[in-house]
Amino acid sequence: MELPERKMRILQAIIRTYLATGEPVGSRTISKYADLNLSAATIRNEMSDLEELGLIIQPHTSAGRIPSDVGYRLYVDEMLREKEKSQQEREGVLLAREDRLENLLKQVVKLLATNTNYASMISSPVISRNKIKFIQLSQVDAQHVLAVIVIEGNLIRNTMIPVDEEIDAQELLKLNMLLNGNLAGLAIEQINIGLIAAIKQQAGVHSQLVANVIDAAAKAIEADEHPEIYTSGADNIFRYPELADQSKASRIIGDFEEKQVLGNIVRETLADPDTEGIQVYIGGEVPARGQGMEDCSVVTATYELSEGMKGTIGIIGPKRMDYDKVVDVMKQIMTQLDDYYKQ
Amino acid sequence: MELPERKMRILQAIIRTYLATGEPVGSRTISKYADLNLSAATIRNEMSDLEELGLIIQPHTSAGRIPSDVGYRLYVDEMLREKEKSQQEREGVLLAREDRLENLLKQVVKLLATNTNYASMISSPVISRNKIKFIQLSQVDAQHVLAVIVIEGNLIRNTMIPVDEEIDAQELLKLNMLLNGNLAGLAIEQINIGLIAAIKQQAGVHSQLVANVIDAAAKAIEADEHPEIYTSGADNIFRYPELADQSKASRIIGDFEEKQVLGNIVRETLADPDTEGIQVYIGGEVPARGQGMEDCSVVTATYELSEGMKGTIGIIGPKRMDYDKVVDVMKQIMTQLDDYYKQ
DNA sequence: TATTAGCACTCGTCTTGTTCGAGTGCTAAC
DNA sequence: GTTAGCACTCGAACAAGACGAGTGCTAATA
Repeated sequence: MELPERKMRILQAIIRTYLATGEPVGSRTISKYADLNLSAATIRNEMSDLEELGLIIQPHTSAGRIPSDVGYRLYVDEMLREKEKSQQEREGVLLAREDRLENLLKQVVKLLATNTNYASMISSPVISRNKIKFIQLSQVDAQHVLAVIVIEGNLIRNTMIPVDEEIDAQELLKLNMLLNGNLAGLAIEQINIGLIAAIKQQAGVHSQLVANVIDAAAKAIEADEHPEIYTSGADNIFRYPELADQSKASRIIGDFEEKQVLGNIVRETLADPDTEGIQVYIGGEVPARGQGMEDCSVVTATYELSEGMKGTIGIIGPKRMDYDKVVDVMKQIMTQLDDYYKQ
Repeated sequence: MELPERKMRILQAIIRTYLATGEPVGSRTISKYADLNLSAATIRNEMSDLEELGLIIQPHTSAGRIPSDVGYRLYVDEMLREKEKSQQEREGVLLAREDRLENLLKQVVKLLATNTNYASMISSPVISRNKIKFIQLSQVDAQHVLAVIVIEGNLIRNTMIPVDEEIDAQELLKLNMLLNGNLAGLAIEQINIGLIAAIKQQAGVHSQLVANVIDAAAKAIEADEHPEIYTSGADNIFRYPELADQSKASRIIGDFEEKQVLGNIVRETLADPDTEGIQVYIGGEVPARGQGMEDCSVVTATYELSEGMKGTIGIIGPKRMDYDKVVDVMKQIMTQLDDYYKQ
């Protein structure tokens, strides 16, 4: 949609004012905007047009206007286009080193929340390239064999497998060699029934154990399809009266804790192939069926911690969120995450 | 505090009614209680006494009475004493088998929340007896050795240790034997500097690697001092008008997500040595400095998943929570968790 | 002496009516 | 095309009054 210059500027003025105050804005308020120099009456006429175009809404007859979802959309797209051009890098948040991934993610999500004053989330990175790198069986005690599976990217999964009787050390060594020889370097899709049957046959008496290990490996890799999601600053929604009333807040908090909905958003963000940068979902656009998100906007971004380890960060706030600032903060965090292991 | 029979029954009637309605209860309401058979006027006199004793409070002159924290305390203690006697086991919730501890905990906390309609939490079990059971080093690739440490209770920790050059398979076998021979069966406190020095000496060129492994083992065990906390049903607080207003809800949600406060409660519960059963904190008694918990009651219980693996489950709700039901549900869950690995 | 009926009084809640003002659309003048 | 002026709309805020649940006190009753 292309909008005449002046209408666009009036729309921007309306939205900016509304972002700041959260109250419907009237024609007189806009007419005071220095760089427009138009009377309230003129503004009124333009506003009337903008309403007809579906960009702004009048909550009731004698109130000012508020932006519609479509209006926000136009505004946000324009802003992103501007940002693309300017490309200024602001120094701001700084990540401290963490030796555990979990703690890094928790740190990031907290930073997001405190810097933006919106509810924030981060998903643990999902491994898109999931080859098995290494398998190791060890006899832990008489009843248990420990299977350690290392996936490409040095992700480690363990499973305890119950066994009937202790396995001879020499046997175990053979099994380890068998498994590594046949499976190392393979992606999970490449492990077909024929291969499994062949390995089982070679394993002889221990075929059941081997089956269990392969099963565990498959499950381990699959588990990463459901990334962990960390959240922070859910209580920030109470800063915004339009979300703070009981029923809305309740649903948002519920969604936020349940993580089902957040999972959908993460999946959506990662699934979109051309998502290099930042994605903005406004109101009804949020990929969450029904529920409490239709009064929110969600801004997401994809980070790549290291080769093939992609995750999502997200901000959830009112539709009148400070998109400008949010996008800035997210870009900063993204850049830092992308460089995290390269330093 | 000992209370005359009749006063106690009136107090109980007041509290029960208030638990159900959440509104101040008047003398006439109580006089209709069949098993008391007293007129409103008599009740009024008794209520006046109860107020003087600090057990109930009048929010304003022409309102009914609501229980004070002390009143609740008396009521809860009495209820727990009753329960002790009757000891009836009700069948109810049933835990499904889960192969991953994390999923089990998530299942439990969700069950708690849906069965009680209060916000719930569960802490992962803390290992009190933390002996090393088994250590395994494996060469994963040229730059990395994987150390797997199994702690008593079959808890598994992994650490990737960077190395300068590949280690010969025979060498690695020797190191494994060295580590297991010296460390298996020891608790972390038993591993002193002398022992470490001795092992390092035997490790020869690989002394640095060995030092790293021991370090990782220590860290792994230590990490369990900060148990993971899972929550569910935070949105349930909106069911109770006395907690649902903006400022209170905001603080409670904040505390709930931050997990700092919940961690304190968990620590408090586990620290109390004579806590065999269930603990109830009412209002100001909640072990959380300041914050939003002073309008809540917290009921906690300690479970023991298997020998020495103790964790805490907790319910957070309004002071007028259905203590009776909550205690029942918690007892059921506790029993099932205690038996979980015995079946 | 313990209990109860009766009554005046209190005080928060709900309802209703009124005012106020921000904002609009329309018309006519510039 | 822009602007000033004006009548109109409608929610928010406020005040007054009715209502009623609940109390404390007193006097009568068992």
